[in-house]
Amino acid sequence: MAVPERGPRERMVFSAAQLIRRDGVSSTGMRDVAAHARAPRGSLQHYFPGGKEQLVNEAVGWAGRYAGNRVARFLAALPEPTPGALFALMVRQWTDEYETHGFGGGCPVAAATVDRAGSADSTREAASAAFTGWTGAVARALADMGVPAERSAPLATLMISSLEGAILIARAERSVRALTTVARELGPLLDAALPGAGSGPSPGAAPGSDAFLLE
Amino acid sequence: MAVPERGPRERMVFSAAQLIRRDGVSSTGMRDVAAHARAPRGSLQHYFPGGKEQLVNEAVGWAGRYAGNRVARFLAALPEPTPGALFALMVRQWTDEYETHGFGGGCPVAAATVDRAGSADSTREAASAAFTGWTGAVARALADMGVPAERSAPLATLMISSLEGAILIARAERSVRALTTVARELGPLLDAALPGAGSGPSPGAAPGSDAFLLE
DNA sequence: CCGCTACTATGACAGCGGTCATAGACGTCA
DNA sequence: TGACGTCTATGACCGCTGTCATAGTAGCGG
Repeated sequence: MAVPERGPRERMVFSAAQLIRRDGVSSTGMRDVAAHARAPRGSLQHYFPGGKEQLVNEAVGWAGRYAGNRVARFLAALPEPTPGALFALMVRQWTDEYETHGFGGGCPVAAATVDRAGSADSTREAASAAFTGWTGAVARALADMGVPAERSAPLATLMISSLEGAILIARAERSVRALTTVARELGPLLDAALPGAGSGPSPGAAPGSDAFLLE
Repeated sequence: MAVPERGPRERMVFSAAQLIRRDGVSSTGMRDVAAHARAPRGSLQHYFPGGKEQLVNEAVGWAGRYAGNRVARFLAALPEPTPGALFALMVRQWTDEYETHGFGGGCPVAAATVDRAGSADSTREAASAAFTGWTGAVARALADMGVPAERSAPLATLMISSLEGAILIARAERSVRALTTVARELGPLLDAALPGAGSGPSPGAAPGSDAFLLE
């Protein structure tokens, strides 16, 4: 909500992402997008001559860029950045939304993947690019923290996989349990990838370091 | 494929799960389900008077039970079961499918969650129950291996979250990379939860134990 | 005022999808 | 045989959706 004061085109892309992440791609109609963006219906065919597929692809791309930028902002907000703390922030973004706005929405990239990966190849590629960009941003953040180069990309993939899966489970259960669980379980493992750490703290029983406990 | 020789009703539930995991819930038509199950169209309203919602819910329930039973079978197939080896098998089920049958399908429970969680509450509950049953089966398996009771459920949630997310990414990328990555990264952490393990092996560099290397 | 481009406004269309209504086939039991 | 319950068969309906066609408006340079 609070549609920003951008042009109608950008508003429609933004609204498409919003509606897709709530209802899925197939259940989101073009008319709904225009109405949600308070944009004239006639503008759809003007700005998106490629039809729904183009609109969906741009929405997915927008979401991917948003997620990537968000990682950079998270990194900047951390006083002393560690991988586990970054992951806790990524998870917290979702727990905060679910606790204040309800469990209405998921990840638009996941939605696009689930019901277009098998039918619209361009959308599948858009989703792939979104995941790649997001993973790259996380991997760069990890590398900045000192995680060895050959470990940063795999760990980024693990973080995003766990987050996406936990989002799914959280929506189904209408509970943030899965999200807080993965943050708590994965945090110690992630911090153990830092060069300073020996074999790392005993996982799941990190004493004193409660950066993984959201709330 | 190879629709088993059950009754038409069961065939339709099975076919619904197949089609949902490939195309999503909204893009799967009732007529498609009947055709795929080689069942008469008229039987739909006879066996599923609750309409599409009932059919989808039963398909989700079927998938949840299937996943749970599969865990038990995995456990039985392991000569010396460890959490990491179980996870490797769960992941391998998907890499095998993707490498031999292509990236056409995902998890039907995930598909149902993505595009019905916000509209059909009964379907959301069915998905929640499926996740709960599946997680319970994994948690019991972990407990049987000797994982402490209070750690088995959180670890099961972590395993399923990572798997679901990796499935999403794998489909988008048309590559099993994300799947093999989460198996390799998570394996050592999971095995470290066994009582025998001290602080566990240095994650990601477990020497000799290549149970996490699929292929 | 003309011409041009950018954008908006509607109505129509063709297709599909879930559901309903109705009726037929088939076996079983009285 | 006839009634009954189970299952199958099919056509119709209605609402929705993406898309197209057509026309209108606004602003602007000339």
